[in-house]
Amino acid sequence: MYHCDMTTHEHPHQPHTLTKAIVEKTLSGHGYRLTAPRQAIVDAVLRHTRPFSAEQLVAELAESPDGPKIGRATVYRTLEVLAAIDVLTRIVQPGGHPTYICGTPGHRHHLLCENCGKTVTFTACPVDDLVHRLTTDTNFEIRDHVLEVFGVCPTCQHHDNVQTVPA
Amino acid sequence: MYHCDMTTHEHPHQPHTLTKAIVEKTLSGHGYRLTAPRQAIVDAVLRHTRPFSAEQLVAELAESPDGPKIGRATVYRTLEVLAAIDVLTRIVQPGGHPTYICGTPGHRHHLLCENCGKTVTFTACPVDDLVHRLTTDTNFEIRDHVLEVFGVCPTCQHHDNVQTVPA
DNA sequence: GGCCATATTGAAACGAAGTCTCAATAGATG
DNA sequence: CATCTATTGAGACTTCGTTTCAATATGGCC
Repeated sequence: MYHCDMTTHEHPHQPHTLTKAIVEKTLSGHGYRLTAPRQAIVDAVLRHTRPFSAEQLVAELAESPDGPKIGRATVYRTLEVLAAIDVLTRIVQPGGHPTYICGTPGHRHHLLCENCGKTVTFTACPVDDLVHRLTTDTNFEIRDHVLEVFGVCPTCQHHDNVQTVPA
Repeated sequence: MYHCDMTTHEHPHQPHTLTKAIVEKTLSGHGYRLTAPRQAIVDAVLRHTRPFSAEQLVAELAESPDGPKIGRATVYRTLEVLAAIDVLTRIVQPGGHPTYICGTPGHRHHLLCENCGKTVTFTACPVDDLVHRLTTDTNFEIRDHVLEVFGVCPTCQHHDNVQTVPA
């Protein structure tokens, strides 16, 4: 039986433990410069409690007139960087659309609510056993796998408030 | 332990058991008309022994001057139809790019060679147990999951003939 | 075989998502 | 503060996919 360490992100006002300070320290710790655009992007990212797409962020940053004007390329590049240093995790939706969620470093998998985007993270990877079997049976050198689970969370089962998961 | 029924597609000249006749029968059996464009697309699809993208097919069909001119929309629509009747299976690559492979109806998962595209299909879903656990632990109503495994097949481990999996 | 209702098609415009280029700018380090 | 170099932004560009709509072809029926 799998040993599932589960972490649920479901409280809008206490979305995740990442703070701007931590993220910025992580950035510079990895040798990345702490620029104004990056800070604005980190701000925007931390505001999200649900999976979001790159294009969504671009739109948000374009609308907020306070911060600096941030180009599309910069947003995409920064999201890549943040994913590389495990501040963000990139999740490919069943349709193939990539989205990002905050702060689940290491090998994790996710259970996402298709309605409200609530995310449950679990560290136990049920594929480990399978990988062993596949390795011995096929002699493949297995390098990667994709596993994400989708459904509807308890709250959304009752209220049928129809929302749409970000495209 | 999982019970893995594995099917390997690795012989270029005996790629899969699907024939044009079978596919066409399946199409009409589902109420779809047997048009010339569809026949050309089925031909092209059956020629593939590796995962292919929609855009790849569009290009191939545009290059072959013999058959009818086939519009991009028709290719996309037909691939959708073929996937709906389980002649094709749509697989999302780690990067998010959708590709298609032949003839693995039902609930299956795949192990793909990142180099040559060889595909191993297995019916046993290691996620079943996990789904049970997640259901009772989180009360989510679980509806879908994505699981694909990627690696390098034995042949490609030896010859380092570098190829690229279709984008 | 010929008719007809309608499923299907293709061309092209459109849209979304993401990449690339390159000159200009701005961190960080000494 | 000067310098080296990472970073940026604007926009052109590519790729992938969808939509529209008039024209066409298919399959069932007589």
